[in-house]
Amino acid sequence: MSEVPAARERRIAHLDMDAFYASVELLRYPQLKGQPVVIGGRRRPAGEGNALEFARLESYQGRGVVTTATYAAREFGVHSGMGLMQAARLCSEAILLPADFEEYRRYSRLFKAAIVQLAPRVEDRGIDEVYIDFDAVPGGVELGGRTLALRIQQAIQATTGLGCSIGVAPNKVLAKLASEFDKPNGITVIYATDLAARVWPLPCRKLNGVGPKASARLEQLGVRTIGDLARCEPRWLVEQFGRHHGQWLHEVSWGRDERDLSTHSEPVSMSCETTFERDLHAVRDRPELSAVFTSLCDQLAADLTRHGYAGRTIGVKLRYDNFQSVTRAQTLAFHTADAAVIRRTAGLCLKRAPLKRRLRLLGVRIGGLVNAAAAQAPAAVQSLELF
DNA sequence: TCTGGGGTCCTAGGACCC
DNA sequence: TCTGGGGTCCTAGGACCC
Repeated sequence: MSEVPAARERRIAHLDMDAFYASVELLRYPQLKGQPVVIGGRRRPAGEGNALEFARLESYQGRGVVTTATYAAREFGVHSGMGLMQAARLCSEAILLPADFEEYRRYSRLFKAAIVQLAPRVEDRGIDEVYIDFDAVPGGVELGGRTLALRIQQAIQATTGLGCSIGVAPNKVLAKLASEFDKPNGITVIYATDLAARVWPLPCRKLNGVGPKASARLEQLGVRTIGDLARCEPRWLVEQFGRHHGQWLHEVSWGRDERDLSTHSEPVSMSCETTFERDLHAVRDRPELSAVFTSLCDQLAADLTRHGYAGRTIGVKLRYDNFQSVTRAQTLAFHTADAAVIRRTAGLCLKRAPLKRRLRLLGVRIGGLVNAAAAQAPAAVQSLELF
């Protein structure tokens, strides 16, 4: 047995499904394997078009974005978040499939169930990602976690037919980086001592929490890599990015992240929003807008009820034709999941927003969620307010 | 021919209370 | 007439993530 400097290190894994949505579609349509496939756009209404024929990306007209692309499509420069029109220019022969979130959620439950069989302490990070506590598994730290990672990978392949990549590290931020080192189907094990060799050369943008804005600002300041960041004076980072963010940037550049896994969470807010096929005007398109608004409120109320929540801060979100967004919100004295109450309150919010420009998006949001059972009946609270 | 939909968290300012 | 802090709640906007 060689010396094990990492014996006291935590062993946290980050698991990321490989091209998740696209891979689920390939299970359904194996004949598309190896071809450039792009998932995105609106769902084709039933009965429209030939169900036996795949739509070509080049024939797409509309405002959608790429949700995922197969590795074959990525080779053309297509990536998620890109407008479908732009993707069509890069790879016109790609097949376009509408997203089927119900199916993706089904596979999400399947692969997570397979993980929990082997490692019970898991943090959910969305439909295709989790953190896993390897310390909570007997023998989980063997070979730094490689043995368990391989077993998990094999179990997911066996139960779903899907591939994933896993990074194992002393903490979440490093594990998240490591899971990307060897995609697809990779396992990467790193220790704190690998920081300089494997982490410092990476661009700051790779850090989970450094987005386009922060990365551009860092670049402008001459800070390109995580190693550059580690050389910065913490005081200077705080001056540039504020106390919280500045300190955090310093910590993560030195591979430090003490956060524990969060194995249970309750939702804070829920929302429904939609981008119109064409921009709508508050006055000229009033009937259409009003119908969409009501249906968004109905959907939101249904979502709340289905999940057993009620909320008290109701708000609207508007995006104008120039892509600027505003929000307006109002907090009620009681919690509600009632479509009519939501519609009325959201309507008051809408009246406070500028409505001269045409709208490309309208959304309704509810926050301050509590379990519906804990929510007081609005009638009782309202009558109390009378006194 | 731009740029989806669902979220979380942070900040900053103002109201209001002690 | 002027002058304190501290704490909490609310709103609006923005960065970021999947």
